Amino acid sequence: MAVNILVVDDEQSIADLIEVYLQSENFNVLKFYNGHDTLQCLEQQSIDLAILDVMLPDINGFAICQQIREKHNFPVIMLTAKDEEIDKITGLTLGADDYITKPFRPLEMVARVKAQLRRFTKYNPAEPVSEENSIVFSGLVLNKDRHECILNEKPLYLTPTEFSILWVLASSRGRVVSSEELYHRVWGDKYFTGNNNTVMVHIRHLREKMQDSAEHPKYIKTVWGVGYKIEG
Amino acid sequence: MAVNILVVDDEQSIADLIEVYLQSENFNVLKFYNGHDTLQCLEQQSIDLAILDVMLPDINGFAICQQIREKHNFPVIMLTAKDEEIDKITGLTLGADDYITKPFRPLEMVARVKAQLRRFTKYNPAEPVSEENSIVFSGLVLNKDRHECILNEKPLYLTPTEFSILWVLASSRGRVVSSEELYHRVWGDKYFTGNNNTVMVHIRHLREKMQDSAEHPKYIKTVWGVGYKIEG
DNA sequence: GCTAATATTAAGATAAACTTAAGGTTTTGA
DNA sequence: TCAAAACCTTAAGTTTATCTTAATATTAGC
Repeated sequence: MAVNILVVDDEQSIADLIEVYLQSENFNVLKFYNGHDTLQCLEQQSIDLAILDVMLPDINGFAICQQIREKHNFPVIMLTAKDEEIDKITGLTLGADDYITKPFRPLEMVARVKAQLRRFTKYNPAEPVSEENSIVFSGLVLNKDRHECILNEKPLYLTPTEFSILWVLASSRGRVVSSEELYHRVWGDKYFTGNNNTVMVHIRHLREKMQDSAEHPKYIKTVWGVGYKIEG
Repeated sequence: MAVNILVVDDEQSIADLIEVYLQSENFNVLKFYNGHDTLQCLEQQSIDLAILDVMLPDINGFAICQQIREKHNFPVIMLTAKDEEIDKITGLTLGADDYITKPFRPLEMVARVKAQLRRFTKYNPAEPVSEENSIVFSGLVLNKDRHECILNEKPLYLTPTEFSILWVLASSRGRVVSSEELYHRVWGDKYFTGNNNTVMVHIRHLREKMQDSAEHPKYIKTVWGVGYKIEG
């Protein structure tokens, strides 16, 4: 079953970013950079969910949202810059089902999209523990939907960021993942400043919770000068 | 699938160097020495990634980067001299996806290029162990993604520089590689001072880890007056 | 045996990674 | 709505791994 998601943002790079993340979850993405084209698309295409930026060059995102509400029946998620606090409330009262502030995090964004789709029942909420959403190997069980991590039968209570990092490492296991790549894939943010050891601190916390030492790690190995990896 | 990479640097020798490394990975390189020609090319060619030097004779690299951001959608990597620290931040906020400081190391440069391409095409870069990324022959297994070296079933823990040297030797096996060439290809630095036995010291360490003596080497052979080689 | 090229070794310099703690932000729950 | 808790980020100091240099030893070829 193809799920069509409408993505509208005048910042092309952001629209592209969203597209990449959604496509990786096998969603079908329809991408537009202005209000006019979006409205035209709405006439022709069958849409399952829309992600709308509030600030568009021609038509306000709220206006599009209202038009969707009048003629269609699918969830709408509004995108707003972090400090457009007022828009949050306005957007929600005007009928948006959820809002996401920029910059957003890939996993969170995808999770919210899925949550909305589930709410509208087009997307089967009783998702089986499928290959896609979980990683199982050598004592480690990760489930993306449940945000759950089990290590050797024991549950680990990971924070969202920790979970994301472990997920990326585990899904790329066998390969070395650099700090930069980890940062990109977890934070979804292309502005990596470099003098930032945030990733490192989270790795430290992960190792602590996994009872993994930095010296002789069983799970997260440091590859000097390159990055971190989990053996395949 | 042909991947077109735009390389812009007014120092022709550096542009050439980058070209060589990228071509060896089967990328298609479009090379320019000034901003004007670059912009012209952008109109006509379909580009997958750009590497831009910040300092160009006519147009600033950032300006080109911004133009790319406006009209196109592909990753941009900025090249900066080591001490242009400010430019790092400026460049990134102006929309570059990554930056590389000169002098750079070939393997690292290529790895970053690939990382960006991955980010822009497929979200999950769990690249299979492909021919390109690994060398396998007579007991020796090298894998670039995993940064892994296995010799007769046993893993060797090589430092980044050691790995690079072994990779260059192994990928040119059967041929003698001079110290100078090794230095160029590993450090990417065209200024080889000569009174520098760094390569030699690393070779020594490699031999130690490989349990290879200098007198009767099984792997890294010394060709007197010429360089080193690994038998084909 | 002499010379030049290569090897070895060890120490100093550099760079990367680790740890800790403090401060800031967000989330949670009464 | 507010305070507490949880979480995230930053920064500074520490440790460790790696790289380079330099001094000395060895080897190959003449």
